[in-house]
Amino acid sequence: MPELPEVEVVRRGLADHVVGHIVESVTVKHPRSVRRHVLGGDDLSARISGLRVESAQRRGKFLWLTFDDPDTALVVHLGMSGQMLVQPADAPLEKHAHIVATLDTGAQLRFVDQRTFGGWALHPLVEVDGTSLPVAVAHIARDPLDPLFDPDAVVRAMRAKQSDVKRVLLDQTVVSGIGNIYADEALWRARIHGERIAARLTRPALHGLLAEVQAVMSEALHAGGTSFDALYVNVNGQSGYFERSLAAYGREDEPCRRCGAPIRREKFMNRSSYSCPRCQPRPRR
DNA sequence: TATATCTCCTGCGGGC
DNA sequence: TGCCCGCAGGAGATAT
Repeated sequence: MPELPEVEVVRRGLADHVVGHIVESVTVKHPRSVRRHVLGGDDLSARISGLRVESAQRRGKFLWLTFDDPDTALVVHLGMSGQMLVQPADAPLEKHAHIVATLDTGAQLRFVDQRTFGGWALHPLVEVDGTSLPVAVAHIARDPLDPLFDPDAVVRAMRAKQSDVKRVLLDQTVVSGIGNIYADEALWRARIHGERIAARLTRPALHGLLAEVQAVMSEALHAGGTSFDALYVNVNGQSGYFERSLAAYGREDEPCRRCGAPIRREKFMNRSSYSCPRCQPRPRR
């Protein structure tokens, strides 16, 4: 599932293969993939055809391309299974290729998305806190790899929340880029159970947790991201290998790498949480 | 206003 | 072999 490191790998691929080139045409094959573009696929296609891509940017799990038209940004969210592939035009079309953009090089930028949770949309850019962002991304907090990330401010925001700390980590308006996998990994590293109330954790504990978030994401980025199957790949269709380094996520009943206790899986927010019963004791409520 | 839950979607694997 | 069901989960909508 693409979280911040995976999206950053894709952004770098777009910077290498798409920035500087002109979008000659766009074909939308599945309307759900442009459902967040209220004027529809034809409008999206008409508005970016002929524009030159100037940059590939990211905040959290949101990705966007800017063009030589300063009023337009193409916002891309990969959802759970989205891929941005750069392919030769004569390569066989992927089964779930829902949007195809042809570049002036003759190559195609394809949006492939099995579960259709992701999509493309055009948005104007606005100035937020000194940074130019697409409107649809304006409410998203800075992520832990952002040079202007402010841990003190995030800890203050977390201590104002009477919610489970894992829920707060997943709240993209508090800190962005964290999904289920890296939330579990950071909590394991910090020895904190995800159901502890954020407001009741000490400032040092929360600073330590954010430091672990930054560490695990940096390591995952270095490894090219986490892949469990073919659903996450870079623009060349290659998988990352950080899955081998995971200590908690997906390791139910396997021994904790610290203490040997079997990793437990629990239901949380209609999804799975993995933790060590000994290193991360459940809070008493 | 803050917090919690539901919904969207498809492919895979397990059970029968 | 084929059918059914549960599971995976990001983010916006809806409910409490």
